[in-house]
Amino acid sequence: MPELPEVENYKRYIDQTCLKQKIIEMDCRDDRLLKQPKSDFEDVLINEEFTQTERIGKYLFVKTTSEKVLVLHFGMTGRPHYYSCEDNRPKYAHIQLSFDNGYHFGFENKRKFGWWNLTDSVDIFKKENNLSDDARELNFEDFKTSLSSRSTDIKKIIMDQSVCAGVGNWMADDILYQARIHPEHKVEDMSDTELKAVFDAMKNVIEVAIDKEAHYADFPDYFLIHNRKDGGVCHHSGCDIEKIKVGGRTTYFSPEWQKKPH
DNA sequence: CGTTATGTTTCACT
DNA sequence: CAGTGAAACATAAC
Repeated sequence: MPELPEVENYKRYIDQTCLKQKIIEMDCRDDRLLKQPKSDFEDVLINEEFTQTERIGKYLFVKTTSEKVLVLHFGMTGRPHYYSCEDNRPKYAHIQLSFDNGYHFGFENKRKFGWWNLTDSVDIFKKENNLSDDARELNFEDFKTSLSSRSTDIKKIIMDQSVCAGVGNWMADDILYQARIHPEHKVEDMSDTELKAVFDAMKNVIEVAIDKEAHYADFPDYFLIHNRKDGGVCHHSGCDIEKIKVGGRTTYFSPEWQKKPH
């Protein structure tokens, strides 16, 4: 599930449940989810506390009372869960921290594309991993700068985490639908007006989705997400929504509403 | 059985 | 070195 709005939800959930409690145990059922040896995590987590969180795109940084920052990525099928006893541990909570109040923090990850890492600081991690500013904070000038010298489909570009941190597959489709831009439009062929339309649509998708707590059913009717499926119909033109592959990812768009560039 | 899934990383090639 | 595209990764659900 997690793109920017979902991870923002997770951040708020963790802020409300997991801060300022002593961590007494860490359990991991599959070390492939850990980008450092398990003992490194234990060294900086056991007997320490979460103090605050910070989100950039789909990456969630958890600051602690130790000198290290925990980095969480949820992959395609991740979510956090906070529960009171071991019996309530979700089936796919492959990693679990236990607090001294008897509660647990479970990192659910059905498909195991998510992971944990450690870093010295958010800024260092951001630079080392070539992450852009969070898409919610990004300004239009920086957006345009990172597009210059790029030459591929606009959809691939806005899903590039070094361009717009936080945009994923469903958001990219909705952004381009709302901006009325064909997903295969090449960035180098796009005018400033078109780029601004994409940028503005991105901001709108983010703010609405966060406001609705990423609950798709509550999104306005003009969001593609309601018709982002086989058999879907364009809210504006009434035509059938088409499904294609762009950059290897399934892409839904309206051939009438998002005209192909000539 | 084959296909698909809301993501990132790696690698070969330009 | 920088940018691109395709493949790889692991697993469940339809």
